[in-house]
Amino acid sequence: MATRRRIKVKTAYHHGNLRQDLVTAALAIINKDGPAALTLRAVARRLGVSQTAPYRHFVSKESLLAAVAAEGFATLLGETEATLAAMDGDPVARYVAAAHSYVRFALACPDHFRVMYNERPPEFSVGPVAESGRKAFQLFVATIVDCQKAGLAAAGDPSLVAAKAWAYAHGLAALHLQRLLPRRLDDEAVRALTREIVRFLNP
Amino acid sequence: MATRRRIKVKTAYHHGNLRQDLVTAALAIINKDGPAALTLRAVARRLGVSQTAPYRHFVSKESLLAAVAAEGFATLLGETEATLAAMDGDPVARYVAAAHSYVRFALACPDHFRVMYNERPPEFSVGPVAESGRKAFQLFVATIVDCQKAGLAAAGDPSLVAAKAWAYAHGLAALHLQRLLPRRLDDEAVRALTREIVRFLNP
DNA sequence: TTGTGGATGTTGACGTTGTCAACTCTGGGC
DNA sequence: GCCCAGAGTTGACAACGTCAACATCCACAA
Repeated sequence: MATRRRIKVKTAYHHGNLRQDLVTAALAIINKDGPAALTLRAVARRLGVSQTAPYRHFVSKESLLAAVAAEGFATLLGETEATLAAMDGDPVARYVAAAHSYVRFALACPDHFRVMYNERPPEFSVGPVAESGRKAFQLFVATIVDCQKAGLAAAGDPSLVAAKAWAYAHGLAALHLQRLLPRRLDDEAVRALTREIVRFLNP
Repeated sequence: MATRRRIKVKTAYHHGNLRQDLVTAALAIINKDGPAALTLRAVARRLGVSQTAPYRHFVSKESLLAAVAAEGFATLLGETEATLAAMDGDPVARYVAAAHSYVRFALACPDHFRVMYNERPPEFSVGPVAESGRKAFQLFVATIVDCQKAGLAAAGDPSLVAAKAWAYAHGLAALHLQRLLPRRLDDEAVRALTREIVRFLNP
């Protein structure tokens, strides 16, 4: 009974932090046995709660997946922001670094990445799930605008350049995660290829 | 009883061409109600056969999906071959045309494309399913080799250039199919962006 | 201190799904 | 004309997503 103000104590009945634990357990299951093994009941079993306990926190299985995706987008945004904040002003380097953040996130958190982009339910495109994604894209666009201002990128719609560059980085990450790129390209090589995104800055 | 040599007649009991019809019906269901609605039983219902009839032709639901993917890869390969066969010798134009075939296929057959690349079961990477995909990639690599021979592309591992170019085209197609690119980019605009793949030919 | 209500978790059930075992139908070759 | 292997059916089972009804717990007001 000592510390009970902020720190929820885990009792037999009340789990304490079930919502976040559900998200984490879902990722653990995907990581261990593949996406097909992800079952609401399996998540509940892993946490030692009843099969319907998840419904106190998510209205459906898809909304649990939406929470996983939201966590992923938030992480991606946070890491991109942190990376850019730690850099000096070279605009091209910042542009490349933003792309590197994307690919690095995909390779570091492949399960998050797959949930974010494979078989997206329509739910993913609205509300807070999509918010972080949009912000990350805007961050990327901003680095391109800075390149243009510094005369290091051709004029033109910066979001068009961002779309092309994103497509390149996304394709690199998605194909690599599915082991479809030539086998000799390991994580390190794929990250290195990301740098070629500078090609999209000028005609 | 007249024509029975090649044309199988559809009787009440024997369906006639169930295997191919299952593949087609699966795509129709995905197209109409989304991938989540794809159920072996729904496919069977749509064709008016019993729930276990599909098991005479596919060992599991995943192997039906593998057949859908195989059909997609075969179509992609066929269209790429046809496109290249109808062209003259300009190597760069052929390289671009191969990439265009990829994106055009993705936008024309989005359901095939999604089955081919979303949530790929391990089964997709072996056997005849993967064969067409590999051949299409080799076709693409060959166009790059031709560019190098003609002095229109820098020397170096052509499959590395192919990997980068494929990543760009794949990202473009995948993001566009999920409506994640800026909305003003319609099918036509996305196809046009594919042309920028020439950027990968030279440093 | 008590007790009460809303949040949290449980029990039991229903309809649907993928898949299996055992059955039946059918047409082409002896 | 028979017969057997391929093609399709019936009935069943366990697992799943989800719902309705119930149980438990904690925070707060009286």
